[in-house]
Amino acid sequence: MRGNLFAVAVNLIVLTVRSHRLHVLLIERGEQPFLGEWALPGGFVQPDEDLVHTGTRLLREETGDPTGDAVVGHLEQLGSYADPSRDPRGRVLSVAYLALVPDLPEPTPGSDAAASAWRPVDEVGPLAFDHEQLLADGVERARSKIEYTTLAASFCPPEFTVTELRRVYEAVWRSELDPRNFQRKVTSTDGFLVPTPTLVTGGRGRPPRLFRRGPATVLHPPMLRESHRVNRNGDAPEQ
Amino acid sequence: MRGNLFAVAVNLIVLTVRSHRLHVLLIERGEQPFLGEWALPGGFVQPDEDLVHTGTRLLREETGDPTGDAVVGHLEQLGSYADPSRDPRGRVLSVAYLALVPDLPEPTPGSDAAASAWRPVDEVGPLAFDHEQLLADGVERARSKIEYTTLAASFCPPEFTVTELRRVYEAVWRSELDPRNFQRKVTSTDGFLVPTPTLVTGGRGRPPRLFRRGPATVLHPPMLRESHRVNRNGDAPEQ
DNA sequence: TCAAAAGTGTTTCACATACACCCATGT
DNA sequence: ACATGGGTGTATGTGAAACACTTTTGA
Repeated sequence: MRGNLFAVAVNLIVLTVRSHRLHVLLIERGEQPFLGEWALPGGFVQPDEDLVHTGTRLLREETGDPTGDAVVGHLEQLGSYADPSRDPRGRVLSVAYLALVPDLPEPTPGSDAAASAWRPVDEVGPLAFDHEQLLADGVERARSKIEYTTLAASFCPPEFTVTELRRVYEAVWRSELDPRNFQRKVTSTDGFLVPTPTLVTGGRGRPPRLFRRGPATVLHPPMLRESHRVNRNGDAPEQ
Repeated sequence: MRGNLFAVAVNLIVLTVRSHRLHVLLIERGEQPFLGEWALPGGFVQPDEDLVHTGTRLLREETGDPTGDAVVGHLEQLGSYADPSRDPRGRVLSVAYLALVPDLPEPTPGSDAAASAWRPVDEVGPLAFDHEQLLADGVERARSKIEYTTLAASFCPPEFTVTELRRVYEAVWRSELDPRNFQRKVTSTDGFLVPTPTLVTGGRGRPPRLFRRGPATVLHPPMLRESHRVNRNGDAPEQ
């Protein structure tokens, strides 16, 4: 068997929405290399562990939720990164996993972390390794996937209002959506939202209804970030 | 550094369209394990090689195009597979790359292959390792990406007709598209197709115009596989 | 002259946008 | 009463679907 050997790590891009802004879970490294610097949480794949198993194990560790019951969110593989110079210790391939979770309590640092915290994705400074690239790719994946899937609900608690769901879209896309058209769009898409009998009182205006996630996973037609009329095709229009 | 070590391979899902059907490039293994069985082409990542470099190197080797000039197609990372039992030799992580290429001449087998051939994707039998899974994931990625990108043109030669492009969509999606609406759609999307002065004579009807790829990479709005009216949301509609 | 394939015009319908308007609550 | 946010109704525009029709070639 030719080829040299790699250590294989899994890194998590754990995204959530807190106070109307998209946040990512970061740790302060407690070991070399990059000791004291901020990084994405992660760890090595153990013997007899599959990648997705490593991902869920790390997600439970870093969110401080050993049973996994509280994290009802979404976990998917994002991609692998193996630039020969990405880790000073040697050849390390990192498989990035993207996690979308509801707003959780403050995280408890994992074993190799000095501290951990939620940080707004547009205020993240330099990160260890190539983790800025991983984070950028993860945010981009999240932004595009909520267009044509129902994954935005993964950022919400089990029961939520239409406005809470709209705040998720607005936070991830950093854009404003018309509340009235959004309401009609999500409530008229079969299988997206299941109404509950509960109305939330205590707020200022008319009490909103609570919804649960429905069985639908894709959105046809997709949710649109903005008008179709802008030319997103990049360069000079032809003819 | 905890965690055990992996061999890291890159496997290619090379797709093309031949005689109106989607084909994949397969090799007959010339080494153990799985000697004599069909598999996806691949090879190990060499020292100081990045993943995408391994992918392009292998693509040139397997297509018999050492300069890479003929393969003007598309190469992107699909995902990584690392089930502990996927390779009897031990712990091997495979990074799958998806390649979309124009119809090429018959391939020349790479170093570790006894033979290689283009096979229709819906007539592929059992494959070595977990390569059936890789192939299914690659075909699914190709099917969805040509909806909202201009990547279908990667299956075409540098100059092609609108009908040739439509045959690509029909082969990948195994569906029929209205030639007249397709024509208007692709020619009116800014930056997708650039007309050339050339008309192709020799066919039976009115000579079609040749086009080249334009600078556009995304399709807004997307190409639709079939009518919007069918409910693709899966399960029982709510409320 | 006819068949065949390329390409255009037109009607209809789905749905996004924009926004007027009503509903139900806290203060 | 009134402000505030939830939710519905409706006019307008864009683009997909369906298909009649014209154009341009080979046989």
